[in-house]
Amino acid sequence: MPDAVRPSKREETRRETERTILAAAEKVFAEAGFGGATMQLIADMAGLPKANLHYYFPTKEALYRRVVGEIFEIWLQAAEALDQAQCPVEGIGAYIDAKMEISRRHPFGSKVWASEVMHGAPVIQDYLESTLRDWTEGRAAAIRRWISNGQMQPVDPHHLLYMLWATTQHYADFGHQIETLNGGRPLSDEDWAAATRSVKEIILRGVGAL
Amino acid sequence: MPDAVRPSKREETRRETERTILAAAEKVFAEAGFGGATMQLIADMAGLPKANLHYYFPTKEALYRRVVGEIFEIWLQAAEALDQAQCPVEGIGAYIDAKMEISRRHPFGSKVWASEVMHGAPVIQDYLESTLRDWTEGRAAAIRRWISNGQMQPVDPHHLLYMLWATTQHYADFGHQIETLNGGRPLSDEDWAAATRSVKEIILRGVGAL
DNA sequence: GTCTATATCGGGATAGAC
DNA sequence: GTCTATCCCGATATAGAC
Repeated sequence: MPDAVRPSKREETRRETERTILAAAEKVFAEAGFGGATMQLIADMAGLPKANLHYYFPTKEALYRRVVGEIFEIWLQAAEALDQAQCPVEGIGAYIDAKMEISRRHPFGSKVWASEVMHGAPVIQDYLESTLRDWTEGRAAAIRRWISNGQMQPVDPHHLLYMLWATTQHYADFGHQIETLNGGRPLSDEDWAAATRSVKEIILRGVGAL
Repeated sequence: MPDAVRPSKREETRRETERTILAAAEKVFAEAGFGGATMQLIADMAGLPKANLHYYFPTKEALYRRVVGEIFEIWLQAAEALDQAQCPVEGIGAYIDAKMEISRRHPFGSKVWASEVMHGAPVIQDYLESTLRDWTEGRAAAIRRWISNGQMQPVDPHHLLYMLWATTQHYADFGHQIETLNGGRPLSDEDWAAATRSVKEIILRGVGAL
């Protein structure tokens, strides 16, 4: 029974089609919102007939749930940057690096998440109350430890975390506005590097870690 | 002709009905997005039959445009806080105060704006390219002046402005997430004061103005 | 598993009485 | 100026052939 060891050809194509659909859905949900997105648009972008989407995902909402869940997982992994550090300069700096990179690589996912939260998190409220709450308390504890050790000023850990989320995600969520103010051109490699440097510099000096 | 001097009774009621519709629309657009909002929902919330909305605003999009324009105006007025100051502590501090107060008083408008920009600003792109661009350049010049005067560190003015927008608007746009992490309770007066203090402290120290 | 054709419903917009 | 009834389109979801 090789199926248990290695995915069969059938399962492989299934995964591939699923990835195609999810990528298309992420983009369309980000650009049009849940209400504005249509299964037809997603199907067109994925190069599939509309009926196939319903074969892979029973409803529009089920497809949306999967898209939101994926960006959440990506963000949780960025937490490791914070955890494995001994000082705020290294920990917060690496976290900003990681979050900025995610904003650049996954702008659609970031927007879908933002939209979901703005609408009151109807689909992922359970994540907020369990996983995110635990995550936040853990990081807040780490920050308090740095403060106790005299490695940074006594700032409120929660508000610091909100600032980290806000500033980094802003480059994804408000990317269109930033691009417009950049003369209509997308940020270059150097622009992204400068943005990351600015954010790190202001925040690290702001918490008294520099 | 008193009509030219003082609004007639007819015009007064018209204004009042318009305000009622706009307030309801702001809330519904914020909570459901443009695509998810329905004229029926807005009408119910305003306590009016659906047809009346179309009497006051020809289309759903026209109504939406008005809502987006209003929050933009409010934000532009907050700019005065920045302009009338002689030093960054006063100017940036007052701007943060003003923006945080707006996040608290107009969370729906902030969300509608965020949603609009995230979707590529299909309706207010002209504002971004004219008014907002001019506004931004003006404020950036003021910041450069403070830097030249040695009143703060040489940070990139644009990235500083993005950080100011991101951090302050986050309390409106992601208010639901913050509330959830606050134990499900809305921020109290003291919570808002503490948030504003944190933001000001970190950013002002971060730019070397303290 | 894939696609075409279609049922069904909900929402924007309007006609026309009052 | 206000409201009821209705038109009409577009979107989700499905039936059923291949």
